[in-house]
Amino acid sequence: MSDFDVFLADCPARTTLSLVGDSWSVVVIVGLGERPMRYTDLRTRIGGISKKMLTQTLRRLSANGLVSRRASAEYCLTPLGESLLVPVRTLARWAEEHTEELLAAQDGTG
Amino acid sequence: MSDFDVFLADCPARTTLSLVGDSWSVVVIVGLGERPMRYTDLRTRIGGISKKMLTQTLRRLSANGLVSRRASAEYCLTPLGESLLVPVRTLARWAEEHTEELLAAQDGTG
DNA sequence: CAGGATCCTCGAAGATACTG
DNA sequence: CAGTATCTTCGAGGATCCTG
Repeated sequence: MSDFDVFLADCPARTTLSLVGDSWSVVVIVGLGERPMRYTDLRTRIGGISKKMLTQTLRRLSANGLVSRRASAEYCLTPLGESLLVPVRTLARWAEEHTEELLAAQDGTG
Repeated sequence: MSDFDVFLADCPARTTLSLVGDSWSVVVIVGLGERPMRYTDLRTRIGGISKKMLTQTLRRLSANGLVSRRASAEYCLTPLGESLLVPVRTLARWAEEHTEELLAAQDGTG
């Protein structure tokens, strides 16, 4: 038994992860990790996200205490949200560093 | 400009992330991170994944050089896959540590 | 045992139009 | 500007049956 049973079968962590697993959640969190932003700024900054999806994602993140809304519809990360930024950035860095390897694997052994 | 533009708009990293963003990919990687496993073992270990999804996920991960298949359908992580294990475990740990906070936020401010 | 093929459902997500 | 509401499409993914 490893200590990563946390991920397998029916466990709260897997449920929790489904929150972040959402692609849009990740970009929103990274976006707001850069700086607090207003709705439209965020939407422009992210690019390719519909109003519906942005609203929806922000609501879900708010409902889970990761994002909070300030005056004039400016959104920012909560302390909890900022703590999430750490692992998410780790993942981002990995993606950045290994994109070429993935591409190489794709046309090679893929 | 932060260095996390990597995540925003149309960038390779976001594409790369979509590979891992998949919920099943994460659990498969964590599962194989524990130890190499055969198809059925892995399926039992994960729990709640259909044969279709497991096959599909394993193929995609293989096609991207994250997983390799050995004799008798035993699957294991490649070095690239193992490198991904690092950020994924960071995320797993976060999920583990903050599940209660998320739940608290849900029935409180949610 | 380890899949492949097929059918079907259900929800994610875009498009569009409207509102305070 | 910052959403809300509705309609619709599209594909992820489960169920089931078949195969080497």
